[in-house]
Amino acid sequence: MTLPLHERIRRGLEADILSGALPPGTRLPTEAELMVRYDCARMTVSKALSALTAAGLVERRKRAGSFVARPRMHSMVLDIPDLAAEVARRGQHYRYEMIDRSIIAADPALIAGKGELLRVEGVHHADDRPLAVEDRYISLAAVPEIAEVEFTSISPGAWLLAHVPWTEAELRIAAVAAQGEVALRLDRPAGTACLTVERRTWRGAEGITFVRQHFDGNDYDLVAKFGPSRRD
Amino acid sequence: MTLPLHERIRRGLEADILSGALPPGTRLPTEAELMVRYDCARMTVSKALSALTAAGLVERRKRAGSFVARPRMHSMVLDIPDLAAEVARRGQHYRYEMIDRSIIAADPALIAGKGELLRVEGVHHADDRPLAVEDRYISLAAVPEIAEVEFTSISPGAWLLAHVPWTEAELRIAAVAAQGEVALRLDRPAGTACLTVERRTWRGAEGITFVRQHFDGNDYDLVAKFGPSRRD
DNA sequence: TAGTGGTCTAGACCACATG
DNA sequence: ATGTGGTCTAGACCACTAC
Repeated sequence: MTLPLHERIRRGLEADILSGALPPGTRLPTEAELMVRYDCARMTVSKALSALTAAGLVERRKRAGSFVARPRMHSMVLDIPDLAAEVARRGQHYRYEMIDRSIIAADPALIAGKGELLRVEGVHHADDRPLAVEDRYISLAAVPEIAEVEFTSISPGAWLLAHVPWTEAELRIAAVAAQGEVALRLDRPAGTACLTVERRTWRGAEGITFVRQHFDGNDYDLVAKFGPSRRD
Repeated sequence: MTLPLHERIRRGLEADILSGALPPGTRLPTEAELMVRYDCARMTVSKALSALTAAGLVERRKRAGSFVARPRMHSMVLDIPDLAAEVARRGQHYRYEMIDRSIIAADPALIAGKGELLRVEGVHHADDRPLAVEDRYISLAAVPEIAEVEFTSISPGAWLLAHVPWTEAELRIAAVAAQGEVALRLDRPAGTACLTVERRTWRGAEGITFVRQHFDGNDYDLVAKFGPSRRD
């Protein structure tokens, strides 16, 4: 259970920063001072300070010293729920219903690159109540084996997550009023406010999939968090 | 311009991973092999591999070696736009209009803790067209000096960002239909789909502010990205 | 049990910004 | 000018675990 020394140094400083004992802008002890305090080599305190710097808690300036950084609001971590897991966590029964499946010509507006696309339309249910309608496109050039998969019970998203590695993703979140088919499939009146999530996924420069999901705004929301304590 | 050696090693491996030359699961060279390849000490390659590990690109297992990690779907980075900057980026003119300002009793549903709250209602404009209506609460116990601030031109958010350090934040995103006053202030018909963003901010356990913003769903969306390349 | 990463040392030289 | 962090070395011992 004995933590590495550099980790103990890091946590000690981190605790002082998060508690407010060392407010933003405060100068931290120099590496030389920390060497004495912890009776260790300079590389060891350097490792602790580097970790705090990488975490954004500390800023280091040559000749001036190390300082407690001001938190910046520029980004937060957004948890992307796996719908099946999320529904189960609520104690509800999850079901994916496939509605249609077709193969369409390449469309750069959906997925960059050439080759035909597999289109899968479906609805995610929680306790047999529609939670989200989904319209998904998958590059058959990037994922040829998906042509053989049946999506009667498993959703295309779950299958892709388990079988296809990706390196980059982008998410767009917006609000729209449910129209026609979407409203019908969600079993809500037209005009209902919906949370729209669009996700694009790539492996390197090759587009893999594009999906657009509509959630009933009253039933669903997304949560993002930011905290210097990254531990979950 | 000559990069540190550990940084060059890191980038070299990172490039091979991101390009797909080293797919997920691939075993990387051992530290000993990298020492030979780059003709350097072990601490130097260790620093490069540690950075990749901290970034989530590499997993290291004792006795087995270092491996290319599989990207995890669980979280993405959500860029939180500063509204004024975002509007300026679009080439539009930004303006904050304060509508009302009052002091209300403590309400744990808004901000945990005791003490009165300052409530500031206002509208963010882009080219004199309403972009978002904002309803903000600020703990006077946590930020007493805000009682003296005028919000005729600067928004409470911008003032807080510049003056009050925080350590934790939480964001909730949902879709709602604009009602009554919100629709009026947005200058949109009632029932318009709106993107709702609620943000709570803390310093340690002390709540600082709670804000609820409504954006016209047609005018605004949020974007999140995940990519092993964190540099923007 | 042998090879791997994890940690740590006691030095060194350098670049840099600030006092 | 000087003290600070940035980098790097050439070792060392240890813990863990896959072989």
